[in-house]
Amino acid sequence: MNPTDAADTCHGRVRDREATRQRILDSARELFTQEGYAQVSSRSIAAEAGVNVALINRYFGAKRGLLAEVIAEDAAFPQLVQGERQTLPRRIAEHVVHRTLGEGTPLQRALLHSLGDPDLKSVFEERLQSAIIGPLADYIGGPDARTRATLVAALLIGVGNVRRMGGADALMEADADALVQRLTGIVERCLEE
Amino acid sequence: MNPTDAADTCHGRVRDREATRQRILDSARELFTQEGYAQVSSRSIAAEAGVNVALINRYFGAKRGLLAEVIAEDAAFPQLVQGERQTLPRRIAEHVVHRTLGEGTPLQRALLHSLGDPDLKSVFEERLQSAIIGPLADYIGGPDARTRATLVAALLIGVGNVRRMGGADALMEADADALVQRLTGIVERCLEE
DNA sequence: TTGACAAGTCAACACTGTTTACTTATACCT
DNA sequence: AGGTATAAGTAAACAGTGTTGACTTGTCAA
Repeated sequence: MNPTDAADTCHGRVRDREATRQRILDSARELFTQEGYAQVSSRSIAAEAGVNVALINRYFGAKRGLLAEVIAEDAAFPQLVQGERQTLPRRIAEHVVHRTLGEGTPLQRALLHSLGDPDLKSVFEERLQSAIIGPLADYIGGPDARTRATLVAALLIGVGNVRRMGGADALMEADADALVQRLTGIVERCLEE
Repeated sequence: MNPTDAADTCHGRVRDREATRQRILDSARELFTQEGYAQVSSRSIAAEAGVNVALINRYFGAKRGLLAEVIAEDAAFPQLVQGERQTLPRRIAEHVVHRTLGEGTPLQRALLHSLGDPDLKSVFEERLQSAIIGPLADYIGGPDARTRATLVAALLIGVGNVRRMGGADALMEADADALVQRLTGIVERCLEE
C-alpha cells in the first residue's frame, strides 16, 4: 500500500508535516479574512483543518505566527508600484476606490480586522515597511521620499479603517469616477516634492 | 457618625454607587490609554479601582461599555472645527503634527490601541460620525460635504495608525513646519469642492 | 524485526469576560 | 428605636481563550 495515498491512517490521513502545515495555513487564511484575527480561535482553525490544536503552536510558534504567514503572501500593493511614474497617483486612487472600498484584498481584510492587536504590532510594522512604504519610496525617489510615501500609506490605511468602522458610507455612495479624480489629486499632493 | 465619612465600612469604603462608578471609570481610562483595551483585563481594572469585578458589568453592561464612556469624554477634535474657515486646513494639519504624531489625546491613544476590536466596532462607528465627520461636514458645507469630511477623517486616522504601527518614523523625523505645510496642502485638497 | 525519531494527541494550565445566586449595608417608614 | 425593602457589593462558577508538556503512535532506516 502506497503510504502517500489519500487513504490513510486510522485517523484518516497520512503523516505529512508539510501537508498538515498547509492545511492549517489554508484554514487560517480563510477564517482570518472572513471573520478577523481576534474572532477566530486556535481551536476553530484546528477543527476546520481537521488537525490537533497543539500543531498550530508546533508549526507556527503561536497564533500570531499564522497571521504573519498569511499576510506575507499578499502582494497586491507592490504590483501597483510599477509602470510609468506619471499615472501612479491615479493607479493608487483606483486601488483605493475599487479595492479598499470594495471587498479588499485578503491582506487588507485581515489587517483591518486585526489592526491594533498588541502581539500583531511587529507583524504589521514589518509588512507596512517592506510592502508599502519601502517600495513606494524607492519608486518615487527625490527628497523626503520616505515622508511622502508614508503620507500615502496613511491615506490608504485610513480609508480602509474608516470603511471598516462603517464611516465610509459617504465614500461608497459617491460617484466612483469623481472619487477617483479627487483621490488622484490628494495622492499627487502627498507625493509632491 | 456621619455615613459620608471616608472612614467607612468593614471593607474600607462607604457604599456609594456614583463614587464607585467613577472609580472604575478612572481606572479604566488610565489603563486603557496606557496599555490599550485588549491588554487590560476586567479584573485588573477592578483591582486598580479596589472594587469587585462584577460591578463593571453591573454598571457598564460589559467591558466595551467602559471604553465607550471613556472615549465619549474626549472632545479634542470638535474644538478644532471652530474659528474661521480659511485656516481650518492649517489647524487640522497642526493637530496631526502636534497631537496625533505626539502623545495623542486619550481618545486617540485608546482608539489606536483598540481599533479593529470586533465588539468595539459600533462604539467607534458612532464616535467617528458624531465627533469628527458630522461636525466637520456641517462646518465646511457645500456639495459632497460628507465625502470630503470623510477623506479628512481617513487621513487623520491613517496617520495615527501608521504611527502606532511604527511606520511614522519618517514623519516624526521630518521638519515639523514643513510637514504642517505639506499636510495643510493635502487637507485643502481633501476639502476642495 | 527492531529502534529511533518525527508527527500527532491529550489533558492540563492560567487566563479571559460574564452571569448567577448570595450577603450585607443603608435609608426609609412605622 | 426597630424592622424591613432595596440597593450595593461579593463570591463562585461558567464557558471560552492561547499555550504547554508529557504522552502515544505511525513511519522509515538499519
